[in-house]
Amino acid sequence: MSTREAQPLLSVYHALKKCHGPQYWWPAESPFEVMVGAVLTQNTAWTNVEKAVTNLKDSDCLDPGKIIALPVTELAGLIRPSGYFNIKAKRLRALCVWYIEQGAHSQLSQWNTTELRSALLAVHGVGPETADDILLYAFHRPVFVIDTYTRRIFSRLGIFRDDLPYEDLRLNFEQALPTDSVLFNEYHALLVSHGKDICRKQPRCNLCCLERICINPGFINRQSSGVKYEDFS
DNA sequence: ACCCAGGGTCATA
DNA sequence: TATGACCATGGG
Repeated sequence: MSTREAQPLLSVYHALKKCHGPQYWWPAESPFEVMVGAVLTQNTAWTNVEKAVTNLKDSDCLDPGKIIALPVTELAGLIRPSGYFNIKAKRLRALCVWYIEQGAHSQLSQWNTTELRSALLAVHGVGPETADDILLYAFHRPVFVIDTYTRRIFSRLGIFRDDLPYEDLRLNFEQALPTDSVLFNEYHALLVSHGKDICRKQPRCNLCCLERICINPGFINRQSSGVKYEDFS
């Protein structure tokens, strides 16, 4: 197996890149649109998010001040296609209130990554993945985003159990890879792109371009606790 | 008529 | 701290 390299995570990255090509992420026209998309895409297909974002644009409301000025029920109406619209309307509002209070992008971009991350996590409706989406794609900070595709792909590869805590997984990636926001950007985008292709039900079908890289199939099923890739490299 | 998607919060034990 | 219920539309 060509794949017991010193850096399995880089091998996976290169295989994905060769297979899927450059991704040009995040699909948005501004940092603020990234933030909106990050909330709207929570447990939701991106195609639905696009409709909601289009509604916001068409009504000239893709702006933090204008979103706050909207009654929550009206905001919910605009983002209806993205699902969970009542909840997401509140979350979007909370994020916009915070964003404006902190002086928007120009002020926030002066914060260091650690304090920006904990401030985001303190906003109602912003959890670890949403915060990291925003940090990476709106503020270009070297933070590795963990989502369901990341868990699914790496557990099938036998590299990480999919039930590792978010933070454990994130730190594993960040410590194993060079600290490079451009790399993290492309890597996560590739994981999503690949994740959309692979079959959910059958554990190892359609690993596609990653087939060669499968480190140790079945390994993770024998473990009761977290595994770092160094444990079997 | 299912199944599920680029999560997060809140209530229980 | 660890599960489970809940949120809801649109595409396969």
